[in-house]
Amino acid sequence: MPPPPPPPSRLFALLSSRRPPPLRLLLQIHAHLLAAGLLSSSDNFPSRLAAAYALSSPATSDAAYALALLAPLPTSAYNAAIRALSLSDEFGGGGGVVRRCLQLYRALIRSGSASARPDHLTFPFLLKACARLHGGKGGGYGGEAVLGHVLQLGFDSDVFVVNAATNYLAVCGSMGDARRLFDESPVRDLVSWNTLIGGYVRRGNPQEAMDLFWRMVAEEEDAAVRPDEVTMIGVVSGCGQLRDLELGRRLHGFVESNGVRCTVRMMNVLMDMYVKCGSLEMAKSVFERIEHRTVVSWTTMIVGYAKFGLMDDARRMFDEMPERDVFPWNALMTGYVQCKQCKEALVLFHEMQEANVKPDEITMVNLLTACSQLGALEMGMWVHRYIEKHRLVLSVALGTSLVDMYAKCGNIEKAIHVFKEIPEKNALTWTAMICGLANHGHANEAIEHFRKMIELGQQPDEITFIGVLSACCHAGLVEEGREFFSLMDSKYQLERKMKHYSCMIDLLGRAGHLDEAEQLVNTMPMEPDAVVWGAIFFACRMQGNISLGEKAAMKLVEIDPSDSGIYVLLANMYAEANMRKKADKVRAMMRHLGVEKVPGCSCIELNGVVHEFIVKDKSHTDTDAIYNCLHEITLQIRHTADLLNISATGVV
DNA sequence: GTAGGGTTAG
Repeated sequence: MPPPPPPPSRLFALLSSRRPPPLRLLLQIHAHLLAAGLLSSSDNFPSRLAAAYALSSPATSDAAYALALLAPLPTSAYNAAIRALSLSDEFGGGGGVVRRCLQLYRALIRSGSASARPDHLTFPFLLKACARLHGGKGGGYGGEAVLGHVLQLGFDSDVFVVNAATNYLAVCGSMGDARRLFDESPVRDLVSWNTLIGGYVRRGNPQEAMDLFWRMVAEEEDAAVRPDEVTMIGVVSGCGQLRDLELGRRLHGFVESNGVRCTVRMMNVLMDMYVKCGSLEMAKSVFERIEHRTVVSWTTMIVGYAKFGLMDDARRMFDEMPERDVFPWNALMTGYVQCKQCKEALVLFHEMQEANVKPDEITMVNLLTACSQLGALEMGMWVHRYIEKHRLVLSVALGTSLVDMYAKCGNIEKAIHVFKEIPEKNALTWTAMICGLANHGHANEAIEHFRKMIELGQQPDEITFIGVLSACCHAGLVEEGREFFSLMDSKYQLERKMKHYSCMIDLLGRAGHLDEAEQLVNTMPMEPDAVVWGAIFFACRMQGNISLGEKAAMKLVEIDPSDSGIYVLLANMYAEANMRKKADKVRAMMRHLGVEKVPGCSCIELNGVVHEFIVKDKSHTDTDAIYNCLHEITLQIRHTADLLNISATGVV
């Protein structure tokens, strides 16, 4: 005797569990339901079964086959299956889930029976699935055809369908299309407004979101739409992007005087807005008024303190919070890196590993930035191996960080190698490569990369131009330098910053075009900084232009009176020009003013340990060996300089 | 049944 079939309640429970049963078990359940006559469209079973089938197998063909066994299915079953898929957390894995949704949808259309055609519930689920995929990675597809069907089947007057379509367009298509749908739609409700406002904020157009919000407030009476907390979360977030504290206070006031629900999310976004607008005090006071703080609340405060350089407070927040996911770890680490406390960032990473928190892409990017700043090549290579071992996707951000790390840590070959392996490079990736090449003296390669980048249609920005200009500077390519400097303004409408001017002035000065350099100093739109005057001074000293050199030196003293270096250099310039008296006078002035040289500091990494050195440092255990080596290098440089007949002063 | 927040490279 075969065992008796399980009771329907047991079957229902099996089908309703969050994790669907495996396909083999599903087929058995299916057979039991058929035998018990429980699959007519008036039962709940077809929907449950369809949803379970849709979720059961990652192999699309299996699920499709199993679903075909169920036909004819009522629309509600298809809807349930699409809904289950659109909510499933398998979305990280790519397009499989959406493909299955679209397959179900096609099966529904093809079934051709009167009881099974897409209805007002089908499209919201389906469009949500399409939009969610695009929000992840891999590009949205299929949504456009679905939108066509919406119009064909006359669902463009169903407010739920229209809202879902608006959201789909806002996420996957153009905001213009989403706006047109909104403007031309005969039906509109609070969700319609919120969808469009949220869309503008997400796509980085907060001004448009604000305009829409004020229109909404003005139309409130006849349109019967009152801004709710979803509206306000959108506009307050947009206000954070605008960095407009005054507006932020107004919106906060609006929230409090219009009975908008102060949920934790509302409070969190208010805090975030205040942090972005520069009022840590206001953020703190909002934080203190939150009753049930979430990880986001704490993390936002960490970000806030870190932004103001208050790393001790950030750390205190971090230590005080009751539970942590990867976000607060990343936020604190980002803070350390941005405040140049890179050693602390590395220490934090070790703590993170001890706490068994799985690092993600952001963690790796932070680690690599820390390594770049410390010149910690070995640690950087360890991170690279970690990425490969754990098969983290070599995203643009991660790849760019690797290129930057290798370039800044001195291994330009490896930087080039990684650069070639990044499948999708963006402007930042190209910029990192160009700057790396320039800093390693590969001027022509840097310029070639720049031209290639333009050819591929990538937009260079200010940093890219710092790269090419410094390449020209290193190689003395005056003509190219002039070309890029003018291109920046004429073709790319990029604002030329101090760094660009100092690069250009240095280039002109070194190449002997001191007049042109001086003219550029006189016409630059900002007050020249120490680097500019330093470049002028250097050129003057090289070419024996004492009067301009004196002027540059005076400016340098003015900018930083405590910097003793310039007095020394000025004295040297006089000495080289055989102006003994003036040289002595400067030295006397130095003694009189009591200016002392501030010790410079540099660090180097060896076997994963970072060593710091200051001038004349004798504290290291291997100090004798280090100084012997330094002496050797100095001799070699002098020797090479003699052979090439150039001056080695200032090199050592 | 539709909409909403925080960490992110040069």
